[in-house]
Amino acid sequence: MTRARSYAPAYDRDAALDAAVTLFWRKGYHATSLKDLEAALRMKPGSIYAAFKSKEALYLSALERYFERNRAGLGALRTQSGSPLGALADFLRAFGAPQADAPACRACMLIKTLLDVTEEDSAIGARARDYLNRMTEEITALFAAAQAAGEISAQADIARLARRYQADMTALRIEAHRRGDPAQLAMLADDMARDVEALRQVN
Amino acid sequence: MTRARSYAPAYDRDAALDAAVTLFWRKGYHATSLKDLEAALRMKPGSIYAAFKSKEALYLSALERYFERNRAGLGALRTQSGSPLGALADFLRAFGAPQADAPACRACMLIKTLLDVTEEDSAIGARARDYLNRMTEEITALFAAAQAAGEISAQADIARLARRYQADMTALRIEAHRRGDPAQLAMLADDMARDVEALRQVN
DNA sequence: ATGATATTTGAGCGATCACTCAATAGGTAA
DNA sequence: TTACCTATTGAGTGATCGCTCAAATATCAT
Repeated sequence: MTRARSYAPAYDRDAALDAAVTLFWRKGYHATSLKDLEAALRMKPGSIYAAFKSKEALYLSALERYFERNRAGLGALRTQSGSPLGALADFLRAFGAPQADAPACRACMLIKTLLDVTEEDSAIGARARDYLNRMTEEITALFAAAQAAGEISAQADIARLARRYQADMTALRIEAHRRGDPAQLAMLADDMARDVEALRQVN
Repeated sequence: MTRARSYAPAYDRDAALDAAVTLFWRKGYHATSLKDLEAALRMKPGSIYAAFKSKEALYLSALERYFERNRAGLGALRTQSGSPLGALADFLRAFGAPQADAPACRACMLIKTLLDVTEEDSAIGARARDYLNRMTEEITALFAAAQAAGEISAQADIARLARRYQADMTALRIEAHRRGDPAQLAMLADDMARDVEALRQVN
């Protein structure tokens, strides 16, 4: 009789993957070396390959974790707020506020991946595109909720609004990465948020 | 008596730099190897280093060329059109239209650089930020022209409008890089262009 | 304890990295 | 032509790349 997993790995796969997300997010795929990963995950090369198979596979796992985390964050907007439209606007403003985290991690990792990847890393590029599409769907669902709540017109093209919203978010996070005047960043976020709120129809 | 440049280099420095722009734009700094550059510039490593000093210096030269080209393109909008505001709107729509060039070269190279670069390549990152700031100024000048022409309110905050415009352009070009439905891209560009045109004040 | 099995280690693999320099080729001036 | 100067070459530098695997170590059942 065979038995599954009687010997648990010593490393903390979850923590290691989190460390990989942080490192890859900050440095990007090509600029991150195995040496960097060994230090960040505190694992020797053999262990890394036993646990994650390859650098590319590890990146894909990290990207998946990043995506799931972001999707959950966006999904939370739908439940925690009575006003989906207000939640969308607030979400934008949050990215315009100064944050403590590393500045290199302000831009969306999916976008960074999309721009960093070449034809040779087509698997990574395809996955990033897929995740971005799923983010678009998530945002569309939020606009649909706003529509169902009567906040925006029943005739509104929610998919179109979602694409515009996602574009705004993309640009805003890149601006945050650019690190100019924080006040100007907040103003930009506010401009975008106001555009969202302007969709609210009078009852 | 000394004499400058009696022996002209055989290679075409201008053409080589153009090739470097194309290659770096497409693949990014870290993913581009000297081997790639040798093939693209059709120069041996020794010649590359004699002409451009180092890979980093070559990248900076390529980035400068890219920036000057884009700045000139934006500057041309100011002269060739009677309506600066209309030119800005059309410029957005142009990036939403399907183009023949390589899809990896749709996103702005300055933005790709900003996101690709790490702390170790701080010189490149600083230069990219500088060029982006100068692009902001260029766009601000266009809104100032629109204001001078009476197209937009004299009370409008042109710097703020410029930052929003630049954010839209950034996101639009990344969307073009993402390569979804061309029709949806055109719609996004149109949404952004309409926002610009909506600034037009009635006389 | 002991043996069996799973996990971790890290030296080291071939390949490729950015880069150098002595040698060669090619043009100019006398 | 000859002497001189510069541009070009490309094999080769040490370092680092992603990655492997035999050996050492840790954890189980008995």
